[in-house]
Amino acid sequence: MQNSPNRRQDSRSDTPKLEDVAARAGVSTATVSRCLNNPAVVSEATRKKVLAAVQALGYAPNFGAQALAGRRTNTFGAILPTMENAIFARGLQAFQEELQRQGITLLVASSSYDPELEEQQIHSLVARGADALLLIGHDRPERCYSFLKKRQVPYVIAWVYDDDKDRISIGFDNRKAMKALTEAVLDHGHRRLALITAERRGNDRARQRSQGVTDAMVARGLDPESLSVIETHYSIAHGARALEQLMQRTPRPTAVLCGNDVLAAGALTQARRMGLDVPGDLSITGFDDIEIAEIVTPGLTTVHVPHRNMGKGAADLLLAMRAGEDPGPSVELEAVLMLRDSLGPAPK
Amino acid sequence: MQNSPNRRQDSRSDTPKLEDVAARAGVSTATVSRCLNNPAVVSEATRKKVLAAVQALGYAPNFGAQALAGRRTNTFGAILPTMENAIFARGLQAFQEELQRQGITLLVASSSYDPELEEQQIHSLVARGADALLLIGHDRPERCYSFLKKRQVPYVIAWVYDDDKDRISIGFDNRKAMKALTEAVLDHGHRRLALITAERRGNDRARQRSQGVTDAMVARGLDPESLSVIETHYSIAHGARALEQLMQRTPRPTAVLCGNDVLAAGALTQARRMGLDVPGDLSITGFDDIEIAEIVTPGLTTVHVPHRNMGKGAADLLLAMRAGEDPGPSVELEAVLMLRDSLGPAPK
DNA sequence: GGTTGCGATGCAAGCGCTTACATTGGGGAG
DNA sequence: CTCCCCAATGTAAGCGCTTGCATCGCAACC
Repeated sequence: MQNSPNRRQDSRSDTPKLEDVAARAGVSTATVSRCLNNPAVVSEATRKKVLAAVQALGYAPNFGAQALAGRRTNTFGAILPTMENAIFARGLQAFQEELQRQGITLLVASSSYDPELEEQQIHSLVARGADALLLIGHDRPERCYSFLKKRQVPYVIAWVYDDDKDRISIGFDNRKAMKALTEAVLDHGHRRLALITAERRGNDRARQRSQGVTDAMVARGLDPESLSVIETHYSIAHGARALEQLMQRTPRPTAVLCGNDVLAAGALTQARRMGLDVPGDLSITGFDDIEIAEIVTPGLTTVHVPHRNMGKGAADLLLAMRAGEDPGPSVELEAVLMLRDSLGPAPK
Repeated sequence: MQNSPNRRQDSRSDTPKLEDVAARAGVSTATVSRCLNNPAVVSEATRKKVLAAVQALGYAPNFGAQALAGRRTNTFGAILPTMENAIFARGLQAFQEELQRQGITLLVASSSYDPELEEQQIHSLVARGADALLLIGHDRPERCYSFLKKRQVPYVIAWVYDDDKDRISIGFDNRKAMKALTEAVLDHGHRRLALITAERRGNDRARQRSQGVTDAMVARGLDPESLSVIETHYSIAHGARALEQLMQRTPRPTAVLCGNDVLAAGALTQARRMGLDVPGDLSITGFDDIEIAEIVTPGLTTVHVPHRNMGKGAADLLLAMRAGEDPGPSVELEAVLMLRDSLGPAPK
């Protein structure tokens, strides 16, 4: 119906280009480009002229052109299982801050704990030119790794630590940490334990935490078969429902270990709703030590995870890899026990 | 030390290009391009050949090249004040889902409620080629709007509704909603009210909600000066601290209105900590109706905000604008009162 | 049988940048 | 005073895709 169709259209858009800057500064486009990307090789005087012109024109490089010509986007990608709760928020924030410091933009995608979706996101981020990728955990089809290798996109696996894999990872030992927490629970005299875990399929962190629990039980001579387990989604509501179910089983557990703080918060709420005293009647523990763990009543005994260090460390590794440097071996960080009031002695 | 330097390097990278697909399918690159972007104009037979070649080669278009040649990135941007809590999460999710359906990728940035940072993010997203932008609230320097206009980047303002602005917005009337909530509180017999609000500078939603409270008071013949106000950051911890301070003032309020659910959750926790009975001794209300509002004990009386409809609606508006169509006028959605147990009759 | 019209395709010109390579001009060494 | 070297700059060839325009057949029509 109208004259011309869509798009930022008509004549030359108002956006200045490198050429305009060059003309105004009386130099070639090459010099302007260098001045912006590698100032060291340009003389002081020229640099000043150019920067003035950039200012005056309000020039900003065209992303597409830059990506095309430079074969690099200065964009890193991160694929998280979820953004619905704060589990990955702090780590991601630190990752982001470090990248920003290096002039790199972060592209975030969330896979909703769905392996297929995650694979799709990997492709999508690579297609959008991500120079490097942050991935959570090892569990994904081998073809994802070969794809990244073929495309020569560096990546790092975070939130876990494994030196036995040939992929480089940065994180902590989920199994060991959960074992330590479980031992603390056992030290309080608890013998009837329960575990509320996230779905373990496709989630190596959940699996390892779960194994940590049985490790501790075995180490103390308890039958791991006696562990009452519920596998559910990560959410407050699911945590609550899980606790409700657990408390209907016989024998009733005296301590409920949760795969993360969100589940624990739900369990705690539900316990209160059921008139149970925590930790008098029942002890509850979490994992992650996110903000909510301090806020709830009683304070949640949990495992403090090195969120920020993982984020920053992952950024550093990826930057090194992109630069073609040797990133060194995988990095193990400490996860430390946070003892708060939700864990108490086993009831008589 | 090594041979060649960095980058996805050496010889031709393994990534197939349009040309390769064209060669394999025995057609020109133009045809392949059309086949991918505008299948309708290509014959059935050719399309099949081309798609087969695409499959076989695992071809994916190069983002930079596409952006450069097409002058469009199929990327929309969203700048939120925060991602630390769930306030915007549901709306963003809906926005994202709708865009994905249209083959558009979402770029998210968070401004931490900092106007300067927000301005920077606007520039950054535009520089990265965002075809359109989702912004929260009206409060920002005029130059942001003129910049977007000059660059011809369509945008929509969400989480608020104003038909008096010439910018198009989609949301609800914050002032009216808060007025209604306050009236409900007054209906319960409360006369000594307090308000915990987010910083109102640069945050029109907070300002309007605050005005809604005084509107209601004035309408009922109360002196708005009697409203006890604390302005603080959005966080559970700050909400708790604010309540603590409020309860030290004289006269003590019998009802505390919070600018959002996060503050309210903090206030609720603190009240419990101080041994106050909610709603027996004190009523507390929130705003937003995020998940936490249902979970806390007692359930939080709050205002349910049309998160998902705002997100989806914003996506539709932006898509229309990008296509050069008339998006129509601003959209007003309903925000409805959610009465739960945290609001009770005023103590005698 | 010669036109005409139109759907399907090919041709080739960019899109705005980066960078290998060529060029230039001084300063220092001989 | 030359010559050489190197720092500073310019030249121009793409990067991989989209799209306006030209071309080509072929069916329908006179």
